[in-house]
Amino acid sequence: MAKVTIKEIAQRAGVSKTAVSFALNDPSRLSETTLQRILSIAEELGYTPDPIARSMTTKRIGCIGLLVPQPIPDVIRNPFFSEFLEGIGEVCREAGLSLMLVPPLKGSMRRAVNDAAVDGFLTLGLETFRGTMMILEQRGVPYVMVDSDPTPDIPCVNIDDQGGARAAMAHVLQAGHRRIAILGIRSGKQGRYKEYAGTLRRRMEGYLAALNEAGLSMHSRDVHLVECDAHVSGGREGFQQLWRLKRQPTAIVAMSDIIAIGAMEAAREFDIRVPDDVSIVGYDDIPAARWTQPRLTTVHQPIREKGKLAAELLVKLVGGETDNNHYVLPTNLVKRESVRIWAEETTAG
Amino acid sequence: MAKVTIKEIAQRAGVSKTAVSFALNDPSRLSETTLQRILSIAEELGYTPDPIARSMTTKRIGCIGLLVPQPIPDVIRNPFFSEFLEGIGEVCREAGLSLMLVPPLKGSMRRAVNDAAVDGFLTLGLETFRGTMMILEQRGVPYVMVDSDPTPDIPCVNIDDQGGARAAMAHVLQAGHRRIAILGIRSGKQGRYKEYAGTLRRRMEGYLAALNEAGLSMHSRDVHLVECDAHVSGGREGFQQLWRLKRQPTAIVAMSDIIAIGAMEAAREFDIRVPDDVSIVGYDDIPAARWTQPRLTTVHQPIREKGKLAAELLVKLVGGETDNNHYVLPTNLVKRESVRIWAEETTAG
DNA sequence: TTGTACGCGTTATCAC
DNA sequence: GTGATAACGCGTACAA
Repeated sequence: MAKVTIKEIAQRAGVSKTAVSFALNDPSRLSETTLQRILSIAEELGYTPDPIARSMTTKRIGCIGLLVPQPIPDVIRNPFFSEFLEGIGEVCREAGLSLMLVPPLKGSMRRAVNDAAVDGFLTLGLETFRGTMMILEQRGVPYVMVDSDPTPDIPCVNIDDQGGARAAMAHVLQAGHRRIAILGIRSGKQGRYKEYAGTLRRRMEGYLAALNEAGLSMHSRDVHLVECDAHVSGGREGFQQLWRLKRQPTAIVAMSDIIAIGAMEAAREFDIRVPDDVSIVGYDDIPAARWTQPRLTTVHQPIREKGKLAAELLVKLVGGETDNNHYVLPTNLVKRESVRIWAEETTAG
Repeated sequence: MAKVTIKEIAQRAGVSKTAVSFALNDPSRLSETTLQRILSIAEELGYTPDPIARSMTTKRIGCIGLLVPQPIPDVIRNPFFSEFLEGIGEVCREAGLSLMLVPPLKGSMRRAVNDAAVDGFLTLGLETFRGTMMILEQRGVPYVMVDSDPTPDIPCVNIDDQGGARAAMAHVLQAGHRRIAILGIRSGKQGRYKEYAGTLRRRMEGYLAALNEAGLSMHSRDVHLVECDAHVSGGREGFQQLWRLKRQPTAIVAMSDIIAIGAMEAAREFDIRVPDDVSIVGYDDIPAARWTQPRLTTVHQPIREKGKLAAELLVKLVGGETDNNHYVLPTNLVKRESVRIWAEETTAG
């Protein structure tokens, strides 16, 4: 248990620390006899180099960090996150890297960024990204931002949030629904959607664009926005809140599949049938969207590819290459069975 | 971008590195004037201490590692893993730690363990745990083993795998089923279940015990074992393989919910109804087991609590405490609607 | 072929 | 009270 160091081996072998280091990392630089003597002593003592001390000089720690805006339990509860990790994991496997989940430490993003022993950061869905960007710049390691507001000279990976949201809302409107509830993702803005940033802002813009085309807006009598935590319970609570309304919605448009699934669970408990009594649309197209009954109509985004692309980008940056491109991956509506078609409107265009 | 070091600040302030370090970590040891001079220079230069260099002396890096036996994409595809992470994450939040996912690096567990800059390891479901244990011992950091074979003097967290498996199998047998297929988790043993270790061995023992009570065994004509990868596709493939049998099973007992869900997906595509045409039982009781149609009968295990307990244990060990206890958490069968009751046998006892 | 010195932040130890 | 010196651990450019 008492750590064996390179120094101890050097002393026992009667050589310098350098010789021991060469024996382990660049054996050709030593004579055969010296090499063998050092190696056998290292073996005998069960020597393991300290990874931290090693990376002092190599400037590489073999790990990338994923900076998340909330504590780990909160983000992992959304299956979206798992699939995103899967994409990152593919790159890690190929590049021989580990992955660190870096949540705010005691609420502080600065401490999180400064303390993480990683070669670079991926950021996911940072809302207050300005401050965090400055911290990352100070830290001096490369980083790639995912699901934030695109920023010049910073590599970013995003999806067409707005187009997907617009398609989702247009779909329920075309199906004849006019009493619409949006189950948003909790933002800290208490529903003041005009202050939204990043993914939330773009999705909201998409919803609004489709509503406007149908002559509706957020001020319409039967259009509501309720913010939910992005997990099953959040969706349940959101649904319960909606069902306390005097005029209940006929269609629920959720900003996240997991929220939609929570809403479906709550509906089942209330004996409210989907889609007969209420229609539901999600966002993300996580695998579980195909497991529900009925299967969930939702906006597909290439989650895994997004993670993979971002991680590949970061690995390049860590390797010294430069790539400040902004990537925007496509989204598309996947029509399944959770939306009831009341009336097929004539489609303009 | 050119990293600012403590040395540079010391030079500009005309003091030693020690003074700078004190200014940042133990301000009371400096005079007010010196303190302010150093602090303002550090601020001006945007100094950020290198976390690696810092942990050289502190011997703490603020991160625990989760050692997994497969590449990240393979483990994250099982929602079981997410829930386990959730439990660990709770401890990380409270203790202010990050979490590193440490897969085998280029296939080598040794490199993975030796290169990871963490204060301690959690291991999950290691099959060949002997070799890995030796590597961990050499590495000299504390570790806690989850879902392995209990080993004296090593802190271990497990569940009652055998009891749960036995209950699952007994349930389908009591329901009258006699043509049974087990969808196991791929082991590298090609179905040679007698060579199983850890979780796999214990679950298999549970299945066998229940089979034996019903006068069946793995040699019975209509009892089959098929190994699957632990994700949806694995379950699908397992089901397809079973349905090529001349005498198809009436009940499928899966070692993992995600495999059971994959089997249900494949059944739906074949227009085979669950539970009318085939019954399915899972293991784990992941949240998605309640989303399927029909909802999945399965063995509940306290996944999140398991992760939390293991992480708490590790945090204690990292903090210098000693606890070599072995913990075994309970399992219980959750009867939902995926098993068809053919004939209610008289229950003995 | 092998040794010396340096980099990085913290802290035990020592000097005034 | 105030602050400097040296050591920790490894890899590597450079010197010998």
